Amino acid sequence: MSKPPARIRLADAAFALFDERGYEQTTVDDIAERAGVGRTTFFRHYRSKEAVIFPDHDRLLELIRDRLATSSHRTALVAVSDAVRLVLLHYIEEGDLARRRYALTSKVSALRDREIASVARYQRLFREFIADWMGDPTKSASLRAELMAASVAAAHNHVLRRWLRGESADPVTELDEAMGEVLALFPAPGAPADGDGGGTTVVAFRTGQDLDALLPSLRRLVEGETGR
Amino acid sequence: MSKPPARIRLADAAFALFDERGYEQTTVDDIAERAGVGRTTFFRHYRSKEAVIFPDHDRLLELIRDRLATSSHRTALVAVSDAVRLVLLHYIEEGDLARRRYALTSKVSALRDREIASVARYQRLFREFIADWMGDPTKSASLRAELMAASVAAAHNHVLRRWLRGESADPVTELDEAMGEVLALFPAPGAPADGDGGGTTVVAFRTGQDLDALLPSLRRLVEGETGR
DNA sequence: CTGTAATACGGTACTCAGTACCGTTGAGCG
DNA sequence: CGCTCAACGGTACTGAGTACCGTATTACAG
Repeated sequence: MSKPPARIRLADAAFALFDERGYEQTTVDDIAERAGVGRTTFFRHYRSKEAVIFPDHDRLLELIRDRLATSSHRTALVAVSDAVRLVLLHYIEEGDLARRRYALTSKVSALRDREIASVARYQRLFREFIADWMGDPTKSASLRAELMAASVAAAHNHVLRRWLRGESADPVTELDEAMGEVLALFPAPGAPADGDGGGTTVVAFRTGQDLDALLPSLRRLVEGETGR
Repeated sequence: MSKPPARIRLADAAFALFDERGYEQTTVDDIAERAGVGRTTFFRHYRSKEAVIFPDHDRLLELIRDRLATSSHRTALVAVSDAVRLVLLHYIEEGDLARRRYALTSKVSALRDREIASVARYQRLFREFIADWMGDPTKSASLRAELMAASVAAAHNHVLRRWLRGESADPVTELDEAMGEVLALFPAPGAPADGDGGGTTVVAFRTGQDLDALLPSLRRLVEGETGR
């Protein structure tokens, strides 16, 4: 009968009690007691009662920062896409835990607010990165950076919530599609990949014709020539 | 020597103390004492310590809801613009108070989080309204509603913050410009711009091959078939 | 085996936000 | 004058979060 570490026991106890009695009706003492530890130990592992539900937003923020940092000017948009995918994958890896958290944040407004604040921090990273990428600190450029960051975050949240609700079987490709739609909203600035040295390139077009008519030819075009 | 009502004295005392000692270093007792009232009276006028800074978000929410409700299908976008302008005007009317609040939310993360949560509620109203307006509950339509709402909110925040920082002399027309830019991002669904009734379609791909090799074929593909 | 340093833990006591309840005051009004 | 109603003040409580102190366990050097 080897016990799991206190940190895990606390999280398990917290989620169980939140399910049974609700969030506000559960005190930190209750959680600590069920986990078989003292109250002090709870606060040693989690900074607050809310933090037991959102354990590693800080780590996730660092991941995003790192991914964005390792990108050249040319690959900026790829970095954004990758970083967003990173966040989604993080939630997916959590699996059922993420869904239980979603159920809680849907009911308890204090938790929903906290979640929103976390998302805003991601969005801020994206905004700063995009603004930096665009250079040009004019009024309209910074508005565009703001819009882009907001759209990127919104697209991610949209796909994430669909997956959390069980409405999406393949959230990763859904995210790619959504990101494509977002990037298509914003015409590429500067001189996008003029005489570039090759490598992966992101292309976006807007056209008036039907998607279904266009798709097969495009797929042939891309896949045929890359040999994938 | 007629005293202003307690509600005002409390707000004044709160802002003064927050400026002097900082937010966390000020207790509710301090505020009540400086205002010359009891602690109970503070909580009678403001639900929480934070609420003394954000007095009427609820009222503002109602204003938005009302403005959105009084609109036909045709005038939906106008209603959105109006509602957003309503929020901006509300802040402008507050004048210096809004700027002091901004100074506080810039320093104290707890207050910034609360502000963000409030904005999220506005955004939610817009998202629901836009989704409702578009009808069509398909995956891509609800994503578009989400993106639009996020962009609308982002545009508003952008202009508002510029004004709060004293970077904008005429925020109202700036907002109109920004809203115009936002709405330009999203082709009107009801009246397709092209003659083909199918609406504009946006496609994005990622490929490993060189952009220059891809561009001519793509251009032929798109332009050749649309006749543009 | 023994002293010691590091780590994790439990307990107590405190501050402060927020809630509940009760008694008091004062203004208006018959 | 007696009544009512609203605003207020005081007391007491719960619960989150912090600070501090003492203790058990482990590991490791001697």
